[in-house]
Amino acid sequence: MMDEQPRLMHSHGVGMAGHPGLAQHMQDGTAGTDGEGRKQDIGDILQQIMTITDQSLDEAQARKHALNCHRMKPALFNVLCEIKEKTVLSIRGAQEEEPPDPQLMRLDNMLLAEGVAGPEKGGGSAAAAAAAAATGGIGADNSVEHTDYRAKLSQIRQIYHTELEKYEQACNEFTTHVMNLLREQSRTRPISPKEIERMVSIIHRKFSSIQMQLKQSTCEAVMILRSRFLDARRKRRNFNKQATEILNEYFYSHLSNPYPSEEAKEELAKKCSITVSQVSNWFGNKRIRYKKNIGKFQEEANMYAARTAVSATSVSAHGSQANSPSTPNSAGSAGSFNMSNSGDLFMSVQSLNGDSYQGGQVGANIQSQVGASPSSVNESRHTVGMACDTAQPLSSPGVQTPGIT
DNA sequence: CGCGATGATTCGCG
DNA sequence: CGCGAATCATCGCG
Repeated sequence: MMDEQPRLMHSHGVGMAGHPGLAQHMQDGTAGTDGEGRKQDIGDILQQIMTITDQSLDEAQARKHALNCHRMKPALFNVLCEIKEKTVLSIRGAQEEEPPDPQLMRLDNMLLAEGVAGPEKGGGSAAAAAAAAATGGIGADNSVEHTDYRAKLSQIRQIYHTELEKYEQACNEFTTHVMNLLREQSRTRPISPKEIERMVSIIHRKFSSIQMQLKQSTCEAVMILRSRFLDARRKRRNFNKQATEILNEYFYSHLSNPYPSEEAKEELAKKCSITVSQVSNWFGNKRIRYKKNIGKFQEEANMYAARTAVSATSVSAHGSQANSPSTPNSAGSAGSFNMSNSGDLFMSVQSLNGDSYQGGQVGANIQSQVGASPSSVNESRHTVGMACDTAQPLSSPGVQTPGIT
């Protein structure tokens, strides 16, 4: 890339040096017409040109100026033009329009996705911190990690941007420098605008390849950060007890249809200080694990049933439902999600005696419901456990709970 | 350390 | 895209 230009110049040099004949030639060719003076003159000039790079800068500058003003300059310039015309074609041929680098695109996209590139969201980490504070102590642990992640990310981002800016600035400086150089050189050698354009693009390409290295390492840094922090999803923390209780409460009170809507998920997420997708994960895991071994969950099922029953009775202790198993949930569906009915609470309550096997179950629920006092909860739970044990053979090991898809 | 619990991820399906 | 299912990876307890 960059070496194209040196090669260009070099090839000229070689062209001249490689044809020691040129100087000789001219000397010989002009022999006899104007005498030794002129021959010597040309020889001197060529000599000066060939050795100009060996001289000190000031000296070379002076010599250059002298040459520029030399009367032979136009002639030499023409010679160079001719040479150029021949070489420039081959150079042109070698020059290709570069396609946009897919690798670079990939990196760019990733940086954009990670929020490293793209518009500065200055208040980002602050907002995250505020959010963390707003969620209260419950999610503090998680949120702290998150803000930590954000902080590191923004650090990377800052470094990335300053470096990028530096590179861009250097690139511009270098470009203008080279263009000035070329402009100046164009007085002594033919330089087409096309050529300048080419040089600029070469420079840009070079710098963009440097930028790509920057982007590459930035990506790597982000990946590492990710694996250390965000991938703490792998290095998971259990949800705190309160969150688990909220989730379980919902699950068991919607046992007949434990599929929270998007809104419900959002609300649960808010209540538990976790994300919606975590809620989804939780319900996904819960459903499958519950279904896989209902017996194992019976105890907690009835516990939550009892709990909701307690709240239900305390809230609506009005007469009507003294003995009807008002825990709609577990009673109605102890073994299976979506029974034929739509599974909303009262529906399943009504239909509870309609289907399937849980005669003992109902009794158990009634017990647990009756046993509202904390002291008796244990007992009721126990009996429930027994009941579920008897029910278990029906539904647990082989699993296929009736009515589940 | 082993083992079950549990949150997260992946894959295939409709 | 949401779900079920299988699987991974870590946690927490004895």
